[in-house]
Parts: sequence; structure tokens; C-alpha cells
Amino acid sequence: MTTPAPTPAPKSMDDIMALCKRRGFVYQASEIYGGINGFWDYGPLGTLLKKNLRDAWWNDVVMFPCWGRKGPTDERVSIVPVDTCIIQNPRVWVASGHAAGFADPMRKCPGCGHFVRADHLWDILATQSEWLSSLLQEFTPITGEIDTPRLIKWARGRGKRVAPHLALVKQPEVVLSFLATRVNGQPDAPPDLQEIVRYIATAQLHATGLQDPCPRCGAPLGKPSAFKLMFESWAGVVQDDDHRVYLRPETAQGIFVQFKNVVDTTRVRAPFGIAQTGKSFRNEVTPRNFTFRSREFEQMEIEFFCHESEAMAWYAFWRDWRMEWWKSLGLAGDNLILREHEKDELAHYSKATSDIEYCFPFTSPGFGELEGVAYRGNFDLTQHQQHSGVKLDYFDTDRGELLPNGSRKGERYIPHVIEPSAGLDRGVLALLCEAYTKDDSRPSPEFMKFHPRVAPIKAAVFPLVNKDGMPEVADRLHADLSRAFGRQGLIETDAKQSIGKRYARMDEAGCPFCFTIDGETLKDQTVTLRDRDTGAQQRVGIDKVVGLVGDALSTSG
RNA sequence: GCGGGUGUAGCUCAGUGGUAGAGCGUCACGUUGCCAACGUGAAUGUCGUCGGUUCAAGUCCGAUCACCCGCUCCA
Repeated sequence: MTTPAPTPAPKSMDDIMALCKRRGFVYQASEIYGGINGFWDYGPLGTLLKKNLRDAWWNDVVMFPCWGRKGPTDERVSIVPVDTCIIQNPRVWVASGHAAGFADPMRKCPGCGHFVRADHLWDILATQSEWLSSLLQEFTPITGEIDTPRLIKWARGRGKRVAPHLALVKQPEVVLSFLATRVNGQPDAPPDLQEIVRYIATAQLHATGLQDPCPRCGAPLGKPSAFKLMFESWAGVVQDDDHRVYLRPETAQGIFVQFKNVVDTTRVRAPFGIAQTGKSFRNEVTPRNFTFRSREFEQMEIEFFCHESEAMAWYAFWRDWRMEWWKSLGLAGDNLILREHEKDELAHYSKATSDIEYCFPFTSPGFGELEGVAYRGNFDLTQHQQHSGVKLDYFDTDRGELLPNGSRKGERYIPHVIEPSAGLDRGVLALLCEAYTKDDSRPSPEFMKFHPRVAPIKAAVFPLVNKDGMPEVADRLHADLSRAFGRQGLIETDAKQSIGKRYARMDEAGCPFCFTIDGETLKDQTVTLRDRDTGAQQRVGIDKVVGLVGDALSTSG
């Protein structure tokens, strides 16, 4: 009989949040004032962790793109950075589509959950509602006379399928009797179509008054309420609509808006990418799940511009490499998946999209998005070209027919775009969840298994006891390590309290290596290297320590 | 937005209308010779906030804020 491998206990989000607070990774924003919904601050260790993740992205995307790997066109990947403003000309958000759909009063459907623009409800009902156009065929043309048996038949048959939540479908007799009362009660003022539709959407006329139906499922819509995705402010002294500005809901638009400047001023040649990290803001309806859905968050976005004929190849390239990148930071195994979107999931302009998703404790057994890799066609540049009136095409001198002189004629086109868009705060949260480990058999049951590259504390040096020359040796080693790696992360040293307590503290902070100076060190120049994940100890020469830490920090690709 | 739950020390939590508590952690001193060791001591609280009932509220009532869970949503 074989003993099954012990399945690790599911990680508790409560435990992770407690550790995050206790060790200074994440604090509630404005906590002493009772907090503020949807906002979180990072403490010292969290700030370092986030910086390390952002730096890893920056170094691997901007400074040394894709670890030097060649793209599908067999050229090295070319990326340049920009840093654009959170506040842009408001017309940017008109062009991008962020302003239009979500600045207006919306009505929510309790049946199918969809939002409908209040001011377009009757247009949508008239032109896009499957159930209403089906139902209208049951009315006698022109006179609009109501054929009760025919309507009941519709309600019990087709209506059940196309408008399951419509009052007429749920309670046909009641609804039609109200309608008949109305028609017969005021024969001189027959109801118009709108009024009839409201009647058939109403189950309890006296209790609720006439209702407006959802165009999709027929359920009575809720009250209109402003549903503004974007935070607003005013630029300048006058706080009126003419001076209204918005905090960006994504960093991508700043890239598109500066596309022409980058092309004109930097010698980039397609295919190439523009990268940017920065804060974005969304007035989420329901901030939830710790920092996962926050109203203020940081993104790491690439817009990669290429010819349409190469776009799908680049899409596959970026999708696969981004997945590898997350894996290289320790999010390996079953907790990370690449999920290709189904056709009906795609935005109308997107030809393909994948999500890189992590199995968070609060989504488990489901997954939550870390990064979306989207092939957006040339939708964004086209939109900005139309709205700004400025040409945003690209003249590609490597394309077009071969001329007698050996050069190409060139081709003018609006580039297609692959957008790998990652959530930095979500990445940090995934690193925290992945790293959190509980093992009650250890002296330090809770510890953080950070990859050395993202670990806020890279190494710690302890004198076993605070005397006999050990502190002096520890100070020297600490100084050496600090000189070598102090710019990448913290190097700790601590001579107080028992060695076990010092190890345990480092475990909770996720420090991968502890070096302990003991009596033997003074004789043979070796120190104890204590491994965070296993607790195993080995002796290494004190002169090997810097190289050893360096090796652990330099791994990538 | 709806429903359920929670809120007391840095963390985890006890607390019966009548003096604000424990464990862990933190800090100091001593001891200590590789795993939250031991001893002694110390600091830490407007009991989420506001209001009400009461002689008296952490405790009962109301409101509000925040967090967690489930639905919903995420252009």
C-alpha cells in the first residue's frame, strides 16, 4: 500500500491577509479613518515586492525584451517605453469608447444582470430585442388589436424561450386582464405600443406601477442610476462640464495617442512595441477580494504594432512568452493557466484574446485574470485617427514590390496591435498567495516562498550569538552582501534573540537565505547557509556567499 | 446593487448590562551555542464610528463605515 502524496491544505485568504498586515505587506488605505472601499496601501515589504515585480517586467520587457528571444519574423523583439499622463484630453476617452457607454444613467436587469442605457431603452427594445420583435408579430397589424388567446399561446410557447422573465410569460392571464381593463376603460385613448409593452412587463400593477422590460429577458428593469466607470475631476479653476477631466481607466490609450510621436522621433521600425507601467482608476461597482479588484491599481502594458499579415503569429508569440514569464517568477504548476477566449467572449474588434489566470484562494477552484493578451486589430489607432483627424498610419519601407534599385516600394498601413496587459497589483497578490505556505510541523509554520528575484529581503546574516567576535564577522559579510545586492533588495542582519526566532522572522518575510556566523567560522572561514523552504543547513565558505546569492538572483529565461 | 457574516492590543481571539482580558508577537535585561528556547520585566486599546436606551453599554437598540462569503457586475 502506498501512501498518497499529502495534498497541501487549501490556503486561507484570512491567514494570508493577517500575515500581510502583520509583516507590513498590505495595509488598508486610510485605515485610521475607517478605511475606504476599494483602496489598499502597501507597507514596506509589500512596496519592495511590488517594485521587484515591476522591475522584473521592466527589465524583461523594455530593457532586454523577451530575454533576447527572437520573434516570429526572426528579429529580436523591439520595445520602447513611454510614460504618459493619467489625465488626458477628455476626447481620448470618447475615441476609446470609455466615455460613451458608461457615463450615462444605466438600468440594471435583475433577471439576466445586464445593464441597459436608460435613454436608449426604447430604441434598443424596438430594434434589438428578440422577444419584442417576436411578440409584435402576434399583434394584429395597424389596428394593434389585442388577440388574447394568441398572446397566451405565445407566452406559453416561444415567449418562454426568448423572454423567460417577462411578466406576460410568467402570469399571462393576470397581465392580459390588466391590459384589457386599460383598453376597455378608456376606449377613446387606446394605449400606444410603449404603454402596451410596459403593461406586459408588469405582474403586479397596483404594487409596482408600470414596469419597463429588459430587452434581453423581459424582467422589469431597476431604476436608472448613474454608472460612471471613470473617476472625474476638473482641470483649472472653473469646475464645470467644459473643464471636466477623467482619471484614465487604462494606460493603453496614452500609448496609442503618442504612437505617431514615437514613430516620428525614435527610429522604431515595425514590428515594434511601446510599453508603459502606471496607475489606472476604475470606479468598480463591487471592489472585492482583498486587492484583486481595487479602484486604484497599477498596470504594465505593451502595445505591439505590426503588419496585419504577421499579427496572429505575434499574438501567439506574446501569449506564450508572457505565460513563461509569469512561470519564471514562481507561479508555476497547476495554479497558473492560459485560457483562450471563446468567440462569443471576444470584444467586437478583437480577433483573439487569451487570459493568463491564477487560481487564487478566493477564486478556487476557479481562476482570476492576471494578464490579458489581446489581438485588437487596428481598432484603437483607427478610432484615434478618426476622432483626432490626425493620420496614424505607418509607412513600412520593408514592404511593397521590389524596385529595380533593390529597395522596396513601401506600404502604408495602420498597424495591427497585440496588447499584453498585465495587472501589477494582481501579480503581487498572486505572488503573495503562491508564496504563502503553512506547515504546522515546522518551528515557523507560516512562511513565504518567494522566488529570490521578487523577494523583498534577499539575504540575512546572523551571528549565532552576540559575542566572541561573531558580530564583527557578521557585519563584514552584511556589508559585502549589501554592496553587491543592496540595490536589488534588503540585506538584513540581526544579533538579538534566539537564532530560531530570527530564522522564523525571515521565513515570514520570505527571505530565501540566512547565513549564520558561528564559532567554526572563526576557525575555518565557513558559515551556515540555512534554506528557507526546507530548513536544511549546509556549510559554505564565507567567500562563496556573494556568488551564491548572485546566482540565485540572476536566473531568468 | 441584493442577501448572509464579522468588527475588542501589531496578529489570533475570549469577554454573563457592573474595574478591559488571554495567547502569540514587539521591546528591554539576563541566560543562551542552529530553529518562534528559558527567566524577569515593559509598552500597546477612544472595544470600527455616530447616536439611542439605562444609575451603568464592549455587551441591548438604531444608523453608518470597513472587511469577508454567496449572487450580480467587470465596457
